[in-house]
Amino acid sequence: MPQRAKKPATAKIRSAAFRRIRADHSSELAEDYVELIADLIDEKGEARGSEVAMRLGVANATVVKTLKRLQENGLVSQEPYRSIFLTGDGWKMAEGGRRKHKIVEGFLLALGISEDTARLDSEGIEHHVSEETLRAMARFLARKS
Amino acid sequence: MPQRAKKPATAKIRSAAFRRIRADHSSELAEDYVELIADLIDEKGEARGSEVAMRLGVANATVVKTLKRLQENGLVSQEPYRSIFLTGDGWKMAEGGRRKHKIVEGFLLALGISEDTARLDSEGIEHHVSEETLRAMARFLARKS
DNA sequence: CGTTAAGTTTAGCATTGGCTAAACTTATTG
DNA sequence: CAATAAGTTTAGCCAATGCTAAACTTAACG
Repeated sequence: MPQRAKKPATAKIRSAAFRRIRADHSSELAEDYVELIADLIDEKGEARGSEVAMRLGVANATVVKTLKRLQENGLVSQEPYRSIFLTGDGWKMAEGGRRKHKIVEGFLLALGISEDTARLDSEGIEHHVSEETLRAMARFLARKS
Repeated sequence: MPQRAKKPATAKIRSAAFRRIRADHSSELAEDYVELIADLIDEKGEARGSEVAMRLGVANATVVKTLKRLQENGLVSQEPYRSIFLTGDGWKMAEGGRRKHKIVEGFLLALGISEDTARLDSEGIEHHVSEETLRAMARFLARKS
């Protein structure tokens, strides 16, 4: 059953793309969590699990479980029934997320997208832009303003 | 334990954003599959599971399992040991994906992103752009060329 | 200062999307 | 046309992410 096998040059790149996207997805949740936790700490002085749950739109129990994993990964720290803290690594990741977020959202706004949509879309897009694209967006933004 | 509760107006929008992203993720895989299957049919006359596996960078068994689900959802049809076909709905979804893909990738290129990066990033971004953003990208593209 | 309400965690389940190894079909070819 | 190679599917595993309901802590208040 010989296969004709004459896949175009793009094939390798595409499978790389899909691999990267799958990898992105696993870090995506972590980034959303730490970014949100950082925001909560800055906004209200502390981050409670239930507040995280509400803002992410998931059940409390889900947050508890995910935080456990993030704790194992050294991104957050928390004692039972207490509020959530970020580790050094956690803060670093949060900062990275905020930076990307700000650039993407600002870029969409500069493109003429409405505020609500820019907020919605940037949340999804921020995890899938490479540094190169990010730089191009920042450049565009700088030129525009 | 009274909560201070003074979440800013963005809170509701954000949780909506996260909900949408989770929803996007489940349709994302389906869209990637049907789009790829459509490409294979157009390119080589037929789509084999193993070719899909190779291009997506996953194991054969994974493709078999996912195709079973897509079949239940009425997007593809296939007999065992035979090549894969798209249903009407499958073609419709594939066309939608292609359209988004083309706009996003073209847009990134117009922004000055390198070809490889544009290909990589557009694959991830295409599932997270709203119609509004897509239209803005198309407009930008039209103006540029 | 003990009840009780509010908030948090545990337990247990489901689904999705991956994997490898083994079994099975199909196609080629000697 | 039988043996074997190539391709496909099954079986069974794992981790991540979600849920609800029940158990448990903590804090407020009478």
